Parts: sequence; C-alpha cells; structure tokens
Amino acid sequence: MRVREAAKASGIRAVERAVAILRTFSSGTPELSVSELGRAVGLHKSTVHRLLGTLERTGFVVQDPGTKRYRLGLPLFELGSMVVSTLEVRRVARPYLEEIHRACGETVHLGILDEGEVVYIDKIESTRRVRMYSQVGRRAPAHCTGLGKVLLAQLPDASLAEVIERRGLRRFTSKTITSPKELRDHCALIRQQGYALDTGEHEELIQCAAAAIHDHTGKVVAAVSITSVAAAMDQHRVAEHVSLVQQAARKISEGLGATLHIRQKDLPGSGARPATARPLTSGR
Amino acid sequence: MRVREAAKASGIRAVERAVAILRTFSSGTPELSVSELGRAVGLHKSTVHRLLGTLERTGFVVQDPGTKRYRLGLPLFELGSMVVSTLEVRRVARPYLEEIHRACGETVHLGILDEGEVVYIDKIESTRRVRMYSQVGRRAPAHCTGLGKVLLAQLPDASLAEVIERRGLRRFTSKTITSPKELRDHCALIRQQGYALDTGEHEELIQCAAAAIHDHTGKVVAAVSITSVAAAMDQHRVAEHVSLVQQAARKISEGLGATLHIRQKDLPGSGARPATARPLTSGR
DNA sequence: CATGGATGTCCCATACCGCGGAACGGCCAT
DNA sequence: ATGGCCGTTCCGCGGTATGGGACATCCATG
Repeated sequence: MRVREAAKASGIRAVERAVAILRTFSSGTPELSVSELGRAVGLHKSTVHRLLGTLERTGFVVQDPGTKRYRLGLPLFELGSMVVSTLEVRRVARPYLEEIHRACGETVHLGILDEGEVVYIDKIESTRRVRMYSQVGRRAPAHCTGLGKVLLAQLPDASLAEVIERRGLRRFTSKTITSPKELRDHCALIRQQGYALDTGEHEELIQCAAAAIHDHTGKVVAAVSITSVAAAMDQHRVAEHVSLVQQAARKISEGLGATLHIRQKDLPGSGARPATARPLTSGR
Repeated sequence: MRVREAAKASGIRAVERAVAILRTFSSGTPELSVSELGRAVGLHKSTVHRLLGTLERTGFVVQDPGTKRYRLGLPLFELGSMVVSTLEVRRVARPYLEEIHRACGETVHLGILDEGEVVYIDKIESTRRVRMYSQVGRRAPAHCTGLGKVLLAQLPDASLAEVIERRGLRRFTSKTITSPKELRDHCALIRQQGYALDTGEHEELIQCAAAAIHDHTGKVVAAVSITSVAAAMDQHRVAEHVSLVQQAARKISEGLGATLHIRQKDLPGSGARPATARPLTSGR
C-alpha cells in the first residue's frame, strides 16, 4: 500500500490513529459514526471499526446501542480530571474564584498556558443574564485574552517569540494586537502594572481583567480573570475588577506557598480595595 | 514468542497497551518513569518507551525534561471535559449545588452511575474544618454510598442483580450492606421514600443524604448528595439535608425538562421498565 | 414494492510494522 | 572504580494490524 503523506518521525501507527479518532470528537460533534470517523481521519471503515472496538473495550468510547454511533467514555473523564487534580492550583484557587464571583457576579476564569494557548481549568459562570460562552477544558488564543496576555507577559523573550512563531497573531477584532513588537511592548506594560486588560481584543463586546498566580518557586503557573460585557463597564468597575483579580491572585499564590515580598509594593491597595466590600449576600 | 496470558477476545494490542499505560497513572502516582510503567503493565522497557514516545507526540503524556518521568497531558483533560460537557446535567445542576452549599455548608456531590459504580462529576467542597476526601472524576462503590444507592434503586431488578454480580458487595464498615436481598429491600425503601441515606456504610464517620435527578424522559441520569460528619448530625439536620437534596433534585430535574408532577408515588417497585415513560413523542 | 445507496460488522491473506532482546551511555550510591 | 539502575537506540524476526471485500441491515427513493 502506498505510504500516506503523513508518516514521518515514526510512532506506533495504530496508537496514533486511535488518538486521532478520539480527538475527532468535539463539542460540536460529540457523537460520530464509524463512517464519519473514517472520513475524518482518512481511514478505511474496517480499520476505524476495529480501532473503535478496541477503544470501546477499554471504555474510552461507548457505542449507543440504538444509533450505533460512538461517544467518548467516562474513563477519559477520569483521566482528564486527574490531570488537573495534580495541578493543585485548581484546588487552592477555587474558594477565591468563588469570592470574586460573590463580589462582582461576573464570570470568573482560572487558566494556564499550554503550547502557547490558554486552557481554562476552572470557571464560575456569571449570574448575569448576558453571559460569555466558554468551557472548562477548552482552549483560547493567548495574544488577545486577558488570561493569555498576563501569562505571556511572564515568558522569557525567546519563549514569547516562539509562541508568536507557532501560533501567529490572528486578528479577531479591530482591537486585536497583531504586531509582535506591539505585543512585546504590551507585555512589558502588563509586567509593570501587574495585571492585564483585554478590551474587546478577542470578542468585540467582551472585556476582561486578569492577574497572574505564582507558585512557591515564584514561577507563574496560572492566572485568574474576570470577564464582563463591555457595555456594563465604566472606569470605576474596571478598577474594581483589577483589584479583585490582583487580590485573589495574591492570595492564591500565598496558598501555593509563594512568598512574594518583592511584589507587595505595587499593590494598588490604597485605591480600589474598599470597593470589594459588598460581601456575601450579593443577590445579583 | 509465547502468547501472553491475556490476549483473548482480540483487540489491537498496541492500543490496548497504550491505554493500559495511561490508566496506570493515578492520583497517588501522577508521575511515572519508563521502568515503573514497564513493571506495572508487564512490558519490556523498550516497548513502553516506544508507546510513551507516541503518546507524547500526541500530547496525551508529557515528559519532564529534568526527571525524565512522564505525566498525563492536557489534551486528555480537554477530552475528558468534553465527556461531561455533553452531560448537560452538570451545567444545569451547578447553581443548585451552590444553593445547597450556601444553605448547609457541607460537601455537595453530583454523581452518575457507570458500570455499576458511582462517578463524581461535580462537587462543592465543605467549608467546615473536617472534610471528607473525594474528587471529581473518581469512582466509588455504589452499594454503600448515598449517591450510589439512590441510583441503584432506580435500576430494573435484573440490572441491579447484574451490578451486584459484577461488583460484589464488599464490606467497608460494620454498617455496610453485604447481602443482596437486604440491598434489594433497601432499594425498595429508597424508591418509596424518594431519597437515600448512607449512615457510615462506606466510611464509619461519614453520613450522607442523596436524591435522584431525572431527565425529560423520566430516566434517572444523576443524583445529588450532601455529605457530612456523623458526629455533627442529629435528627433535625438529617431531615434538613434530606429536604435540601430532594428540593434540589426536583429543581434540577425540572431544569432538564422533566415534568414530574406525577412522580414519587407511581414509582413501581417493579422498576423493570424505564421509570416514567412519557408520551412526548406523539406519532410513531 | 423494488431498488440503490449508505451503513455497521465480519472475515481473511498478505506484507508490513511493532516487538523485545541486546547494547550503549549517563547517573547515582556504594 | 564499579555495579546497579536508568532512559534511549538499534535491528532482525515473526506476529499482527491492515484494508479489500462480502454481507446484512436500514432508509430514502423511484
């Protein structure tokens, strides 16, 4: 048989194909048939069928007895949960995400950088009527989101350049930063002020404030953000959100054992802190 | 080479081995070396190494450059998140879990039944000092937990028997139900009263109240529970917890489109049919 | 009702590719 | 030095995954 265009630096073919099949499932297509999968990954039906059979016996996929179509199975969920559970930041951060949410009622995200992209690892949904769509486990570009930019800002110059090289700076809105130099300068500003803002750079009407979380070694391991609808925001609320994410990031970092004596000083504690009062029973 | 003791009903060996390797990772051992994995799954180092290499190129595992050890990768987390995101019950249930938590401050679990075991698909941690250890994505036996029992109680007799057959009724404490007949009777009681209690049947000092969640077809798709430390409980609080989970389960079910005005009583002891068959489908 | 197309499933001979033994180099504690 | 354990690489052999094909089923169509 002819060698497929792929086939490069080796790797076990059957395993690669099995993974390709698994990855074909997505939120948009949570259920797929043998033939659909075959077309999607470019394999013969029988090959796909055999691979699916094997995956089914491991529980990684399950077949609907009625429709004959396949879905991902719970063991994958178990493994995936393990991945983040080893990220202790998620456990430590949870209460503070809730605290932020109680204070402002907006959508709160916890995210990390992976392969130059943002991965949402936890989230609390807005109680407001207008919400932004996002999902734990999903990815988002880094150069145009608050979480992404505050995480990018902590990378060494070389790493940032590599990310730009790999992912590019795709334009989403008129505000999106698409010039490498501009992004580098912007990152410098973010480092200096200790937080990042996204003002409609990914989606026109969405804005967002984010701050970085450090672990005990001082390394940035995650970031926290508040997402809100631009129309509902003014100067004061932006400052409030900035203050909220900075405080939360600081507390979470401390919870991870970080001793950030160095940073202390540039906390804008004087300014916006009291704004966060309005505790507990904030209805909506 | 001799055929290994396993190798029975076919299946692609390389894929099965890859899955076995992935499943060797657990919360207790989030990082493993080639040799450790080789011993764990009974394979030659070089075989494991090659499999890991392939898995690494797909991102399912990542290798720590320093220690050379392997961890699970974020793409697995993405896939796993997809599994539950398709379970809309999780999204719908979240606010109600939070509501329960605000009302009592205890640990709240959302769980489903899979392969005769409970899988926790969401959780809110207790704010109290004494907590129970659990984790989203983990499994627990069904016959001795509140969530498990209330889910088992909805199974047809044959399915319950099959679960008992497969999983057994392992004893964890002096209170654990280990007799099939006793469990069947207990399930009948649970159906009748509309909730399940676990009074130290899994862990001595832990007790728990649970209620079942129905989807729009009337099928039980999940259950919600409150877990608490037995010492802190009295009759009144147990009743309160029962009331909380029942109300939440009802609201979540409604959120899933269930119209259960007629429920509760018409749950037949002979749960042999899919609970409440509903005439949503007019034709056909 | 017949027909054609698409589907899921099963089987099988072939050649291809994964297998594991072995060897190598690096890294420790002995 | 030295032995043990590690991760990694290489290679020839033989098992095994492959995909074509056949078949039953199920629809929508003629």
